[in-house]
Amino acid sequence: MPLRLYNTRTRKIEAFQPRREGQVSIYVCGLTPSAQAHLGHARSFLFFDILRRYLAFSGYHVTYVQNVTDIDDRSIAAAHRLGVSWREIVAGYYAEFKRSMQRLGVREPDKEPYATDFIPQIRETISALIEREYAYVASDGIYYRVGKFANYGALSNRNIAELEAGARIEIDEAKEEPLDFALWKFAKPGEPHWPFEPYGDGRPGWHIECSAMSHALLDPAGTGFDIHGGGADLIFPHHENEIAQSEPLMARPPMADFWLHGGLLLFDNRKMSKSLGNFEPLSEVLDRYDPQAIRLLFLRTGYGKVMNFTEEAMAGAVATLSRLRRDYRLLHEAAASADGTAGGGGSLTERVVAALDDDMNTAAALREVLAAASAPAAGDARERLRELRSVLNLLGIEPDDRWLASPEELPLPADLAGALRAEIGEPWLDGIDDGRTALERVVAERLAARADKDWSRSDRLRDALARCGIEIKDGKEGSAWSVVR
RNA sequence: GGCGACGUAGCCAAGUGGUAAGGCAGGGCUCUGCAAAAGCCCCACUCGGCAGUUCGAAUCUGCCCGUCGCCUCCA
Repeated sequence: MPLRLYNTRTRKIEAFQPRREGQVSIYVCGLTPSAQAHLGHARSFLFFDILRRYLAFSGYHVTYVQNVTDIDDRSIAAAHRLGVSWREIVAGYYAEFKRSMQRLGVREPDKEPYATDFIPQIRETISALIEREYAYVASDGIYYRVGKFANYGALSNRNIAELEAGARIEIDEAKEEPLDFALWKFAKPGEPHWPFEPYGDGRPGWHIECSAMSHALLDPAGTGFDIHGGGADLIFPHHENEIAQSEPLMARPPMADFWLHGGLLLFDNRKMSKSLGNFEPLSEVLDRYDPQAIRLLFLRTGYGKVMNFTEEAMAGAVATLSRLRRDYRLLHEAAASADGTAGGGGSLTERVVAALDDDMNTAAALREVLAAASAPAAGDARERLRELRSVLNLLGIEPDDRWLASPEELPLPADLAGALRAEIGEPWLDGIDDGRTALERVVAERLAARADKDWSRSDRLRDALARCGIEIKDGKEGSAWSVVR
């Protein structure tokens, strides 16, 4: 059963077939780092990360390009506002984004082209469009002549008349038609600019960089590439415009066979976006929640569906993750003591593959993984572990040291001794700076209190420990403590 | 106004013709000084509403209602 994907271009689920045997070329619209990335970005890139992993797992050699639109009105405006250069703005936000992606386990793109590194190719593309009358020079820039491209609207399923009826487009006198969009904006005083003879210095408009860079990096022959992706909010106008810019210059359209779009993430039932400002920066969400839990959260919903983020749902994902870790650790322990009878295995992988073949149904795949991880010991533990690890890897979940550590072996919270001193404030903690020593001292104090049946003191100490990130479990033989993950 | 998606328990969500997965929250029990953790059990006679197709529908069709998105910068 081959991989089947929903193709925005045809509005159908189709069997995926790459153009070149064994190779897949993907272009995904990346970030415009003119503001902090938010959780919605994470959802989108997390999906393409899993798609990539799955294609590679299926034996394809994948070339994954994800651009950086490093020049746009917003970063210029932000630079003016903050009195720094636009390059600093972009570099800062992009570095933060990259760190977040790394924390989420999203693999680096094979190529990460910056728009401003492709100014020559952008100029070339614009010149070619002007030559063929798909573009014209106006007083404040160079525009794309939408009316000239017969297929305009095909991707997003709309027609020019409807779009004009929308009438939310500002009338710009410089343009021939309201739908025409800028390919090149002539520089105003104080704005960054690049030369473009004979038309005038300026900067690229949004959209053109993707046409120029996908052509340069994935499709020099002008015959198209395999997959073009991005968030659903890019379908119109961004991807529609990319097609309009690229296809008239191609030897053989379409620009890309498959157009894949990730569903938007809502927050408080509203779109999470820069302009609404109802988002928390991704980096802060990652501070609050385990990145692997966030990955699980997104895995549970179909990639193309609108999804609403809630703290409650997030708590559910956190619980799922800790159960998965425990199951994994138990399986790991069983595998270590197994005497190594050969096991068949393979069926979990088959079920996961079947799920992903069905338009990347990660929810079904995850369901299989969780069921297999928690299944009562059946078959060879080592084989099961090996398979579980492989399938987790496919979903981008990499068991690390913390997965194997029992809760007592996890690293202690930073400055635990100080925190405990502040919480408890009793003299016997004075001078103890080592977290572990302090912790053991508190546990011993509490045990003494319990022996005296001084329950209120015992509970007070337990609460203090809890506030410092240490959980106490009283058992038959003493009290065990564990670090709250 | 146009185009599109979605509407399944308090929350998230799977299921797309054969009689409602799972998780979280909640409740009960075991354990405990009390907890926590863990384990067991319970928790949608029903899938926004109304018609229709069918032996049979959450799943197909039509209409209606609602929410959200795109149509302007956006993953």
